[in-house]
This record gives sequence, structure tokens and C-alpha cells, in this order.
Amino acid sequence: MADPRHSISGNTAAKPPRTQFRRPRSKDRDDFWHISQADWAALLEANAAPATRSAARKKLRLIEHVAELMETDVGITVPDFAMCELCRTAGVACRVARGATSMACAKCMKHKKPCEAGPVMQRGQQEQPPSMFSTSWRALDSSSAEIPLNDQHSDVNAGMENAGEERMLQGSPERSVTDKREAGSDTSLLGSSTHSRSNDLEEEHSARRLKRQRQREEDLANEEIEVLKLEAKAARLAMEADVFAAQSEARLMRAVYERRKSIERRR
DNA sequence: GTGATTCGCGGAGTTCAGAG
DNA sequence: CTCTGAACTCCGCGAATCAC
Repeated sequence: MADPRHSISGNTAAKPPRTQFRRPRSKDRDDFWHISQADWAALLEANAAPATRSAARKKLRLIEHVAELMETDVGITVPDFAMCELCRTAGVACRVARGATSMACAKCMKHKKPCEAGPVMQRGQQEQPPSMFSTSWRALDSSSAEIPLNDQHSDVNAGMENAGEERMLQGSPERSVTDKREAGSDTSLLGSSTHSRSNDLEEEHSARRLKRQRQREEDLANEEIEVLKLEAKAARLAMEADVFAAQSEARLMRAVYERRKSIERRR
């Protein structure tokens, strides 16, 4: 299985070691991804020294990635139902990499703890047709939900019912052929009087009936599978809508918070 | 003071792509 | 094919903090 992690960040292997990292923008000490100027400078210094470079770079990458998830569009806010335990208990926004290509949320990443938010989001995507997630989730608009879920479902069901009805009304091609054959054999039967011949026809008839019954059962099973697939798709679309709503709410909260902060600063 | 919880981090393990 | 370096997850441990 290909590791999806590399698809988002890109593999930068065999490139010169990085010397520049994005420093977290947060000035709020309460933010778990906040880092002081002094600590950041110390890390950069450690990154410059060959002896401490490896550990420092690891920390810098981690801080950078966590801050990106929390502060930029690289991250998306996970809806309440998919939030990980750590974020839930800490009461912070649970943010995973856009498209959930990364398995852990920012906080779990920071604390190096297992995270269930990423996998939940990822599952929602992996079952999507590729086109569904070729653009960002945030970019989803009314065009991606042209048909309301209920309508989609009912339309689909109606379609399937119609298809089923059509099959029932028209009968399968095989059915019509056999019926014709049956009719033909029925007429030929009129001229026959032997008992064995009658038994043969009886057996042939019951075999055909059995075959038709099996065909109907198979059709029914296939239809059930289609229904299950569509129900799964509807569930995914519903989750997507929740994600979009949560993102909008988070953006709104951020805007309100920034505004309040700027007012406080002016005082 | 003590036990429980939370936090922070080292390091192991896995996967990948590019270079040799 | 092997080596190297980057990205990522998460186990497990010690330190810090909290509740009683």
C-alpha cells in the first residue's frame, strides 16, 4: 500500500538539508503550538551545528508542521464527532492536514500521541471517487451538492425501483426467449402422447423455473449491494457537509478572536 | 504527601524517492 | 540493489501539574 503521507508534503529526499523553517505566528502563550523567540532562535542555532542538527531539525519540522496545521489552510478543523480524545479533553480545535493525508491531528502530533481524527477523516475520503477530493474540502460549494442528499437517495432508489419494475414488467431477454420456446414446445406437446416425453418436459420446465428463480435472487443481491454502496456514499457526503460547516464555524471564531485581539491592543 | 493525569520528548520503525 | 535523508506514527518513560 502506498503511503499517502508523501502525497501532500512531497518527498524532499536527497535534497540539501533545510535551513529555513516557518516560525509559528501565534503570540499567545496559551496556544499549544506557541514558541518564544528565544526558544526558536536556540533551535535554529542547534540546527546550524552538525552535532545537534538532527534533533533540532526534527523539533523544527514538528513545530513548523503543527503551526501550519493550526494557522494556515494546510489544516482543516475536524468536526465534533471525529475529534480525537486529546483535543476533546483539552478543548482545542482538532485540526488535521487537508485531505487527511496525515494521520494525526496537530495536537497529537505535538504530543506524539496516537490520534483517531486523521484515520476517521481519511476513511471518509478513501472510499470517495478520486474527483470528489481532487479539490480541497473547503472549496466544496453548492455545485458539489447539486442534488440534496435526500433527493439523491430517493432518486437513486426510485431509479433502482424503476429499473427493477422494468425488469419485472419486460422480463429478461432470456425469459422471453424461453417463454416462446415453452409456447412452442407446448404446441408440439399436443401431438405427443408418450408418458416419458411428458416427464422430460416437466423436468425441463422445473429446471427453467429454478434457473429463473436463481437469476432473480442474484439480481436482488446485486441490487442490495448497489443500495449499500449508495448508502455509504450518502454517509460520506453527510460527513463532508459537517466538515465544511465546522470549518466555516472555525473561520468565524478565528475572525471574531482576531478582531477582539486587535481591539484589546488598541486600548 | 500521594496517586492520577497531562505534558514533553527520545527514539524505533516504516515508507518513500533520488542518487550512485 | 543499496544507501541516504526526509516525513510520519506512536511506544514508553520521566517530569510537571493537579486533585484529594
